[in-house]
Amino acid sequence: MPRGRLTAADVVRAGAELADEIGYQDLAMGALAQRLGVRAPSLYKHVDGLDDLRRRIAVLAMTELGEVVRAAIQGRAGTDALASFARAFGAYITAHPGRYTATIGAEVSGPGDELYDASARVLESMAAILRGYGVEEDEMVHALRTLRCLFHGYAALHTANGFQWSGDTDESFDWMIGFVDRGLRVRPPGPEGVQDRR
Amino acid sequence: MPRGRLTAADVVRAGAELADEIGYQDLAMGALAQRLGVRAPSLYKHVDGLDDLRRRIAVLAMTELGEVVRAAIQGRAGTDALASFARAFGAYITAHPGRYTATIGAEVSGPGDELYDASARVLESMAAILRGYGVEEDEMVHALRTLRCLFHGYAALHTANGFQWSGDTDESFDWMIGFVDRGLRVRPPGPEGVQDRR
DNA sequence: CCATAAAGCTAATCCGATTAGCCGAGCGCC
DNA sequence: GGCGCTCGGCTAATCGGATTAGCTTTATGG
Repeated sequence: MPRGRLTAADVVRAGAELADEIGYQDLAMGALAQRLGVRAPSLYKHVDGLDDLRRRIAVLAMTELGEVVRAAIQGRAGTDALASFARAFGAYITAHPGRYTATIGAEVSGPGDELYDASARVLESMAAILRGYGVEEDEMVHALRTLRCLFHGYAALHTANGFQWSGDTDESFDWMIGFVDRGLRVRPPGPEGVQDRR
Repeated sequence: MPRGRLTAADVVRAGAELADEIGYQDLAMGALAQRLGVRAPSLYKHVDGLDDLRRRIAVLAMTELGEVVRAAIQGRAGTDALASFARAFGAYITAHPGRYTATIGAEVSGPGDELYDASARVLESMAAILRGYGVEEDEMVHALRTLRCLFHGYAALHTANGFQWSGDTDESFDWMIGFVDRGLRVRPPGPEGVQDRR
């Protein structure tokens, strides 16, 4: 029954593109409206203000990221899956720094929340990788969080240019992945007492 | 030659406290002025606007963090140093979420930049730890960045409440540290070819 | 004591987000 | 084949916070 031109999805997509181009910090209703050939107030017919727009961009980003990494690990396992995941992840944040930045500060409530669910899908891919390494269920949560910290930290530092990771960044990224790979492949044998208290 | 009451340091300190209390997002000139018993425009005599204030808070945070972790690893080495560092780091970001958030988005240029230098001091502590593990110089950069990603990611997710890490967060944190510790203690023997290309 | 520069203040400006309320266009239905 | 309804856009206005301009006060140091 609608009629017109823009849809909420259009606005969010354009917002994401704009954020990627000019930087998340400078994302503004006015600029977005202009890009869409519309006046700022009109956007409020589609999104519920700037905060809502930001959150929707975060959801979009996390959703896209989830799809990308899911595809990347398809049919792979172990080292192969991890490397492929990492490559896909790195490529995404490099191609879409604005989008990813949107996810960094976003508040996440709990199940049912779109952003939570989208994040959960990404985590599910990570979990699949870890299962492939034979990580026990009781360690899964911890290993998952460790991976998350690593990738999120990388993304955050990378998108914020957080330490002229220019040039040899990729090399460090690969080293990092190699480090995790080794760590995960060493332990499966069994929970032998490698000291671990506090 | 000066005269009065406030100093730039006072303003920054109060801003940091305010950010810790009400959240970095809500840090505003007006609110800060009020807390200092002064009108908003007066703050401009001490800091060069909101962006400058934010950056100074980031510098303060990174500086404090540097001191805290340096103290934590004093006289320790290996696993002990890593654990102590981690504990100090975790305690700092928990006690000062606003401050740390300020560092997350801040732009870092290069040597000479206060924030860069403060970050470098934190990294130096990390490097000291890694040296204690016998990490080779040619891997140092990569190992350093890996640690940085891990801790930064942890901090970012933690301060943003990025996945109800309520309760058992500490346990995961310890697991993460244990994982790194194992990884670092395994390799020193020599760069045997554990696959590492691309 | 007086000249001065720093530190505050008030009033004013700017800008971007947001709200209020009006308007034209397609569409379902009679 | 026209009528009213709803949607999407628009203009004008409001709001709020940051920032600027320019005045005032005060302590200090000569």
